Amino acid sequence: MATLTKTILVVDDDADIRELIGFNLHQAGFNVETAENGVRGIEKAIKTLPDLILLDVMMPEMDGIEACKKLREHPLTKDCLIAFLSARGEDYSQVVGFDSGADDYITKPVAPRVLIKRIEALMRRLPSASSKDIIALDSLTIDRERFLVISNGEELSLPKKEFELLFLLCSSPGKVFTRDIILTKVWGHDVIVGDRKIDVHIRKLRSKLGDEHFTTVKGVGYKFSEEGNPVQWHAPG
Amino acid sequence: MATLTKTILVVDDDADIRELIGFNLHQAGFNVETAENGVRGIEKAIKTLPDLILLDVMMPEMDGIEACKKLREHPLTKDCLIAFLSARGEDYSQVVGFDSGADDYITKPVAPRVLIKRIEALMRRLPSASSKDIIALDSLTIDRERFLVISNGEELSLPKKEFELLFLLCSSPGKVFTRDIILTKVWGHDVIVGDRKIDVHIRKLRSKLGDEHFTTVKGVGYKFSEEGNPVQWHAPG
DNA sequence: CAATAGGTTTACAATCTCTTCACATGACTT
DNA sequence: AAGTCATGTGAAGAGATTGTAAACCTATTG
Repeated sequence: MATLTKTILVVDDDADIRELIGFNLHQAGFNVETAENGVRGIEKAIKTLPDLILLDVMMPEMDGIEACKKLREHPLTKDCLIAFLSARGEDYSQVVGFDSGADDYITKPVAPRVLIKRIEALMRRLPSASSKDIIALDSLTIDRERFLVISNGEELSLPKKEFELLFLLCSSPGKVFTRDIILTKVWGHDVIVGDRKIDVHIRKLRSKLGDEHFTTVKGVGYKFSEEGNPVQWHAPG
Repeated sequence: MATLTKTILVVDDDADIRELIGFNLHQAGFNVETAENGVRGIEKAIKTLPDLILLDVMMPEMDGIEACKKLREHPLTKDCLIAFLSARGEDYSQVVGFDSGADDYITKPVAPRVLIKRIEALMRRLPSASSKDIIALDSLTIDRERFLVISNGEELSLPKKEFELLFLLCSSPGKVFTRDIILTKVWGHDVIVGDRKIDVHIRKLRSKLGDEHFTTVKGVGYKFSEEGNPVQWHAPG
């Protein structure tokens, strides 16, 4: 696989459904996040920036339709794939669902393999990656499209794992990524083996890009840091 | 610039359904073409290049699944949106449908406004196409209409696959194309066989056009690079 | 139907990448 | 101060990917 493992956020108030769907998606090779209502779903979506959000329509607190609208308004989630997954198959509900900006409306019950196929079909049309393709920081630029890192005005091409690790860390400069997160994002969720490989790759990045950028947080993980760099997000015009 | 009116091709052996759906699509502002079986559908698709093809699954002559596969193989229609519209809602049929390369599978009966909403949702993700027929780069020019490549002022005619591969890579110089993407774009979406054929074709291109243009990104894919092609990027702010 | 070009597969070598291991280091605990 | 834990570090071995040439199909053409 060429890219980071895709993440799907399942938002449903029924814990059994979350678990069932989550299990099937996990089996199919996706990272899975869950949330039990619309409010939590939005929070988690902004935090984890999933590639796809599966939304139940009827939920307490904030229903799926409302959540979908909010997600479409937020700069970080407005381009994310969203699919409703609902027991209500009535026409009205579907129309409202699509009007709120969804990409698909799947009626329960749905066979797991059908669900997977629908999801794959959705992803197939996804332009490239859901996340940004170019990360521009003060000290370096990462161009995922070209698989190039520009450091000190110099082009640098890194091996795949190193590149993806760097890309992950730099996707949120300053944020600490735990070893677990790093493993699931860069290596996939089914890695059984030890996590010392992370250290080794960090070491290579350090030697290539400068020791000072990579901060170790003992017992937790690593983060990418720039000198005077308060993280700020620009809402694209 | 005003967007062009989208064209939808409805392929169904039942004249009543063609008319019913056609009417509704027309009301919704689409151009509508129709065909009464898979063979005619393909012919018409190649001729009219619709934005979306609605395929009935069960048809005489050639069923929808078969037609879908053929459409995905043909260079002119392989990127077109395809949705099945079928009375059969069984899981198996859906799985097969998506496997044949469809983007959606809609079960009849479906309320017209729901159909429209689904179609709009599909179109929303349609990449703003406009693939040019002629690519002019510093080092070479590619003319798709004539299947000609001009390199160093010299006309060169390449075999089909080599040409398609070159055309793909040059459609975004510098961008890395993964093996998966290359396979689906050049060979069709569900190629089961090995991907070593890509290497072989790259090799031929290299020997004909110069090794330096084709960069290997191990574990990912290939990209076309020009020497006088400085990476440019804008610092934010 | 044979000749030919195009396309695919195979096999092996060369190379690059990834992982693991052993040991060193430094911090923190007892 | 000794012990434990997590990480740093260098190197070696395992693993995967690609380059390359040649054999092998397949379709087209005359």
